[in-house]
Amino acid sequence: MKPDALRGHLDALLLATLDGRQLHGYAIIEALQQVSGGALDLPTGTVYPALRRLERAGHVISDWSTVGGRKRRTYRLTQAGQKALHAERSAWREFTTVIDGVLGGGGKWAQT
Amino acid sequence: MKPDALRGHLDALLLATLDGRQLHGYAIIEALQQVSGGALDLPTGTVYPALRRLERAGHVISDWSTVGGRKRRTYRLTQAGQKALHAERSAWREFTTVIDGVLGGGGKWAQT
DNA sequence: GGCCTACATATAGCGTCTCTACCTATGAGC
DNA sequence: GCTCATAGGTAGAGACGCTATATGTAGGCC
Repeated sequence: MKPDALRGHLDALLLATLDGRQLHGYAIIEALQQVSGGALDLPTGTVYPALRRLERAGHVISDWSTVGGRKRRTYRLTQAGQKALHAERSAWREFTTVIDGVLGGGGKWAQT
Repeated sequence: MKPDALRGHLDALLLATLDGRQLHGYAIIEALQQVSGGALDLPTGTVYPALRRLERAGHVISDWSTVGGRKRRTYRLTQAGQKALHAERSAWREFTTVIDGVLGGGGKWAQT
């Protein structure tokens, strides 16, 4: 899959992954790999900056915790993040509807 | 709709719009507005460079024609463009499948 | 003990792509 | 003649994800 295709949809993926649970960055990457069957293999250099962006935007908050002597920054959604996720889902549905309409069923254009 | 969301899918839209017919740039914009019900309103500064990119890539070719004294550069798909369109459609299907899987049915994660 | 790998977070620089904002040119209508 | 709609085009900017790299700990292996 083209990496660029994610552009503009990464936030939605991260928010959705954090929906109803809290994870640290590394775990988010693994979770996305799982649910996508390996199709999504986001590099850390993509995820960590994105999470900080989301935190700056107030969509997630993070807590430091030490597990097994290893520091982890655990993220979870805020109220605003929940709303944002909702909005992202709507936007995604609208987006796919529009693009599907253009790409069509592989059909030519009915010159109505 | 967020404009950036198109990123990486613009080529697919343009190729699909040219599938089975030839249009000039301005007409492509209008065609996309029509099929999307107004949701897609691409600025010329987006479309013209994209078409040139597609032409450089060999996916479309253009002919100058003069209609009513006005010059028009009419684009149409090449064989490679047809193949590219096919590939774009497949990529789109795969892409939506993956993202849909992550965004889920609005469902929480089954803590299995 | 020393070394390497896996885990975990983070930053810098790069390249690409779309958008905004402009510019040019013609024909038609006023 | 002037303005508007049509039509094509370019320049510059900004955003964003990727690649590459750096840091530090825990645990296994030799």
